[in-house]
Amino acid sequence: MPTIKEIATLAGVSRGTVDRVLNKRGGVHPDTKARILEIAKALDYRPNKAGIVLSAQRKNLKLGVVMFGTNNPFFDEVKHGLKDIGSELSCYNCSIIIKSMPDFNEKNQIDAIDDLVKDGINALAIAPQNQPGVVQKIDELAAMGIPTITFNSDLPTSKRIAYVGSNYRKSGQTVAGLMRLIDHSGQLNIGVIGGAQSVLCHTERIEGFKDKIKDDSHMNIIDVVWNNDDDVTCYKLVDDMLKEHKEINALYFTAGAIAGGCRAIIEQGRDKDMIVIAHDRVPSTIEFVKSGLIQATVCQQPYFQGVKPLQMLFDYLTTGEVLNEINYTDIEIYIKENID
Amino acid sequence: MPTIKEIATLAGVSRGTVDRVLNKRGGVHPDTKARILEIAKALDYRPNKAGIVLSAQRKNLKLGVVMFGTNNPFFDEVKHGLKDIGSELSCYNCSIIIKSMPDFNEKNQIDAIDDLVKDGINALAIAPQNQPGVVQKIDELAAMGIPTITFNSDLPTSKRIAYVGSNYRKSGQTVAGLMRLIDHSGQLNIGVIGGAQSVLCHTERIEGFKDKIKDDSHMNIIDVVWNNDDDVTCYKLVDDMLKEHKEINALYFTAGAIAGGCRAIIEQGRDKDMIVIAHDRVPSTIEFVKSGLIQATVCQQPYFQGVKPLQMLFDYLTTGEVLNEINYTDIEIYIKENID
DNA sequence: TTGAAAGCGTTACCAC
DNA sequence: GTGGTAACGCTTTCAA
Repeated sequence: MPTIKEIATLAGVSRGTVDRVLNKRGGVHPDTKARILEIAKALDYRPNKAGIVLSAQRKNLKLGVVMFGTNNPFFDEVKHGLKDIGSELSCYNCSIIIKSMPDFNEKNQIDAIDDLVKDGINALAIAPQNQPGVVQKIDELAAMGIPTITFNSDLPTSKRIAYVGSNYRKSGQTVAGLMRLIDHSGQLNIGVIGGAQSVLCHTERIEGFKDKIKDDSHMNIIDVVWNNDDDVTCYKLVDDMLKEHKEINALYFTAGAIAGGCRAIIEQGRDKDMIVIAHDRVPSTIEFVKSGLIQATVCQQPYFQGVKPLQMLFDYLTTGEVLNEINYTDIEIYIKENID
Repeated sequence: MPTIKEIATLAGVSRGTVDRVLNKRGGVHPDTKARILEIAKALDYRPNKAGIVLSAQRKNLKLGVVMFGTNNPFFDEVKHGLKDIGSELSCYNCSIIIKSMPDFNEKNQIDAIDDLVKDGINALAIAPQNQPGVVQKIDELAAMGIPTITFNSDLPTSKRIAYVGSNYRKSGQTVAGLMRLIDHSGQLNIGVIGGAQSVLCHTERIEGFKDKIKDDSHMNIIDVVWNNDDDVTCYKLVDDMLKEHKEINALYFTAGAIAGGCRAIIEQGRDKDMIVIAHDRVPSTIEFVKSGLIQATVCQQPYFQGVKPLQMLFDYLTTGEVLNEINYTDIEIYIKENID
């Protein structure tokens, strides 16, 4: 493996000069620069990550994390990932500051970002609200030289450098495909229980789902309701829905707080002849998949969503590595047999 | 983050002494040792990986890889992982030597291992034959101080330090669960097409499958045949099977070379009313999942199987990290909608 | 039993 | 524009 030292020797210059060229710091004579680049290419030079990281420790990097969902079990697994990567990065003198808030609220997120900037973060990972104020704030950070990666939910119009998370549309399509596979009635009348209409990922899943069934005369959506991630609301909605539409034989829970809905299904004695599909692997979905009430749950690698953004930011700040803009998580299907 | 230097200062000794204690090299006065350990614990000392790796480069590590399946598409993805981790490790002055052979053959594997030892490898990753000679060879290496990790298929009785691969039994159970979900006939008469009876993973999958359906009167295995991973054989077997057992309405392909079998299904006009489940995401399974002939394929993270063993061996040799003995891959379910 | 010093590859700073 | 040097944390070797 070629090193900077080697290149320097071959080019007849010092390591400092090679470093200036390779890291585009300028202030090098064009001829020298050309010579160095040529040699680097000929040797297929790739920087040594251990050396870079060791040297980067003196920068005392700080990474900020902003997420909603303090009381959302899905984020427990994300936090697990955050914890692990945080402990790894702490060995490199890089610390992580997490701001986590309970609800979907634009102002809280912006305040949290401002706090992090005051703390002196060098980069930001955020599970963002889909709100113009947040987009604007991310762009401000970009102007200040602070890169941002969105995770869990994307803001494609912002100046974020990358996204890590689910392809929600495809995820909804997968649910449609699963329902069709599982169906043995020949005619699926589907009730959809969303989370919040303002949350992009919930609506995107439903769009993907609709997209898939629109040419299939055997699958129809009878009703779409929104539980706002609240268990009591969910119970009431499903209870009403099943009473009003006796023909419903399949339910698609696109978001959290499903336990209430499942209770309604059981109370109406429909737990044996209803196809139910949900998302994510959280205590409630695990329980009902195991009991057989839910046949499958479609997941999005939450642990990975915690780890990857920070890993990418650290690499970006240290090695300057160019990274993929879109990093979709795998669409995982869990049934009773492989859920744990 | 505390460093060795810091501990040395606090203990009033040199860094070398601290290193000797921390890495159990011996030759340190018990009192000094106790003092150092105490301080390390109090500071929650964790070694800096970048420093370790940088220093380890002078060892010029060599990792050996032995695998069968040169002409098996499943291993293409494994090789992809090997290539990526190889390129990463090459930056750390660590090289990888791969010996890959076409067939299931004990002697070839042993010869390959011997070659690698002559090449001076420091550790071995092997997708092993389930043969006593291989076990013995692994134990020999262990005695020589060369650690081995098995992947794809395990040899639990050997002195290998870890295994990375599928839990085949659970994988077969998952297939049974999927079949039951997908079934809409109420009575599944199942034909099983295995690979080779001598290959543990194929038989294990079938065991798991049987295990799951044994209490289910709606699922019966009608026939089990072995295609020896050969396409022509597979065609013949399935063709015969479907002609002889008209009642068969589900097929479970537990191994490779399924294209011939699928052709037989189509030729007999059974591609619309047959439940078919296979393993792995290779060109043939992708094609038939997309066409709808195969409803689902159950996978085992082949890329990860290429990356993880070498990553673990490198970490083991450099940081001396204790590693998990059993590392099961995720059991991934792919259907038409999430297969690409 | 212990200390001192060199070396791994990179970056940053100061001097010229 | 360029060179020299110190620093990051760890391991290893040699000397005492």
